[in-house]
Amino acid sequence: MSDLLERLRGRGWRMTSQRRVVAEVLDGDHVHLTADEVHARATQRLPEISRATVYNTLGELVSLGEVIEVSTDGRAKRYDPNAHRPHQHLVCSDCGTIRDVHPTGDPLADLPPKERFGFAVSQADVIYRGLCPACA
Amino acid sequence: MSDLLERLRGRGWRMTSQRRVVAEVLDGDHVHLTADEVHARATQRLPEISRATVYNTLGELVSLGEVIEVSTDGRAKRYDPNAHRPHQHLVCSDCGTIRDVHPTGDPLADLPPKERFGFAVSQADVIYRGLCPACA
DNA sequence: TCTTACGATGGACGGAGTCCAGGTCAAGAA
DNA sequence: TTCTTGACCTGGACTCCGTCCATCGTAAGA
Repeated sequence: MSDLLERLRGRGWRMTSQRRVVAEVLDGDHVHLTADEVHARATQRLPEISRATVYNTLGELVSLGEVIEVSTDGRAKRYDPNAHRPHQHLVCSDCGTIRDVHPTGDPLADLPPKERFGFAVSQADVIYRGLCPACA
Repeated sequence: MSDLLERLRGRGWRMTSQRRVVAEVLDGDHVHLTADEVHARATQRLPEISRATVYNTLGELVSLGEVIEVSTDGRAKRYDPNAHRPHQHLVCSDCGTIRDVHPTGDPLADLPPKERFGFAVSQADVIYRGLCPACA
């Protein structure tokens, strides 16, 4: 994730302590935090950071393609920094735990032309659901 | 959908005009209404019906397996009465239009055991995204 | 027809996210 | 180094979606 800061600087991002802290909080594998969780962790490093700034920064990271937005339930969106390796998500129906998973094949290939209704289909988001070992 | 009312009566549902109207509004193919849209249409037939009743009824239909809840964006959930034929969803990235689609093969089969992390995986929800003909 | 428990009502409430006016500061210029 | 300026941050108000609750109404069995 350290190269993320470099990439952002290269894209003309003004580097502020707030943005740095948000980027740092999102570092790691199998990270799927809500905006409020990001805000809580960011607050530990930078007590004055505001909720609005966290939302703005997450939104910018998403539109730059550096972070993926995931909605697994109808509740808060989650932010996944693992944007550069294509993957899908496996969610526990009970506790909500999320894992990144890598299905075989291309999910897009399973949608035949006659099922595309003239859409220019460009993406397939898959959510696998089931009970995790701890909840089973 | 007329047999839906029979099935519900068979399950001990008390048949009220409100429940009947909600079930009727949800009749048809490619129906993916939000709760507020259901409420708006129900209100045309039964002006006094309350928002809470619509939410309650939709929730009951979902837990009875008669209706599927779909969240395609982070916004309002949508309710899909086509619960008895397995299908996935195709969503326009621009205008949000939704179509039911039927991919070939079983999406669950694409997740190898080593990618299941011990979960008892029971379901795969796929959302295909792209531009619809009108938006392209 | 009577009874009663299940269902409906609507208003208050809570979580998630957006918006905005005003204050602050990163980074290039001198 | 200091200055300048426009991009950025802040906090609070606001909207949207959904839930909760006390009270009232009514479907359906006796």
